[in-house]
Amino acid sequence: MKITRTPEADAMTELILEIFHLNGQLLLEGDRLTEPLGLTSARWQVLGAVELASHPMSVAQISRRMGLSRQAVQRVANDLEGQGFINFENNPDHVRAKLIVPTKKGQKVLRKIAVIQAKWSNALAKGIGKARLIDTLEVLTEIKSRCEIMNIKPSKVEA
Amino acid sequence: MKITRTPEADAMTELILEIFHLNGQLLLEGDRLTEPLGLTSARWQVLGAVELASHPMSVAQISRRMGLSRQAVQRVANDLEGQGFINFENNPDHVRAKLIVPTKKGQKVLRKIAVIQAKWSNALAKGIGKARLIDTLEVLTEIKSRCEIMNIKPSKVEA
DNA sequence: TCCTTATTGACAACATATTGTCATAATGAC
DNA sequence: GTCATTATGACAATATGTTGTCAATAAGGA
Repeated sequence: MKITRTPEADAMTELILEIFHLNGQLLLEGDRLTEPLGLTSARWQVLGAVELASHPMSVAQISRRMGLSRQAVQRVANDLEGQGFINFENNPDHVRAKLIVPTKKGQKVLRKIAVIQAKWSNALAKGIGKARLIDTLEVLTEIKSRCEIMNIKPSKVEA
Repeated sequence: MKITRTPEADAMTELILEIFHLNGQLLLEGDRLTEPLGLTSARWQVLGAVELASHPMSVAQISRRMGLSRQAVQRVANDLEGQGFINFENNPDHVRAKLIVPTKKGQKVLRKIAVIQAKWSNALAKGIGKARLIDTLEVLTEIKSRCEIMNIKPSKVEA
């Protein structure tokens, strides 16, 4: 059976390979920027998600927001607690699901990393054009959304 | 020290988080598509890189083309050999750097996956517009290129 | 209320990727 | 040709992520 890709699908395929490359480069950049502060890309992302939340959230809540598995975030969060960047505080609404709260140390490192990230992203984005970046974001969001729809398991659909 | 992000940098930051999300979704899709054939996203990518090359290449060559570490590709290639999808053949130009060659089994699975990927990418890309996909690719390539420049270690520069 | 189901964190197994070290092979400067 | 440097694969340690299982907790419906 001969199946040919549309010109769009050819472009999509190239784009996907580029996303894999860029993902790797961005993780390297994240490691490079946060290494002096004792963080890594993964830990920074979790700590940042904690910071962005308007109220303290549990591991499971953070994982859903980040699009990672619950266990991946759990392990990183445990690491962050071990490093003294966050505490698990009792949740009045749930005995098991403790709430993640940054420590003083965690807040301090977040302020430092905010400065570093601002300088870095200013330099990285300079001259590309806000409109082009937003267009790009929209295309990627559309692709992600289509993937999510395709990936829904039948069991989930019935449920 | 107060540092503010430009509007462009805000858009860039959003875009980066979306790239992380999408990368995860695409890996899930790759696993889903290749699972019936005994492959995974990582193994598919390496096997596909082998296929795309105009002549047999070594692990180190594949790794540079893919933008992954040499050792990551080495381990996956060893897995592929263990599964009988590739063979390491003697390289007349280099004793240690064996050349990766797909087996009959590997070629067969590559033909099957090509059909699956074509259908999948046709559906995924439909209606987005080739021009938009190409624009998106260009932006991501520009960002990757800037990351690579920023990430070059001084030792590498001097060398 | 009671019972079924879903959520949550702990634990474990595994896949994927980086980094570092080592010994050997290839390359290049002189 | 010699010798320092680079490239390569093997091996190991570690970081990051998924999946599966389990027990305890929460939530919701009959």
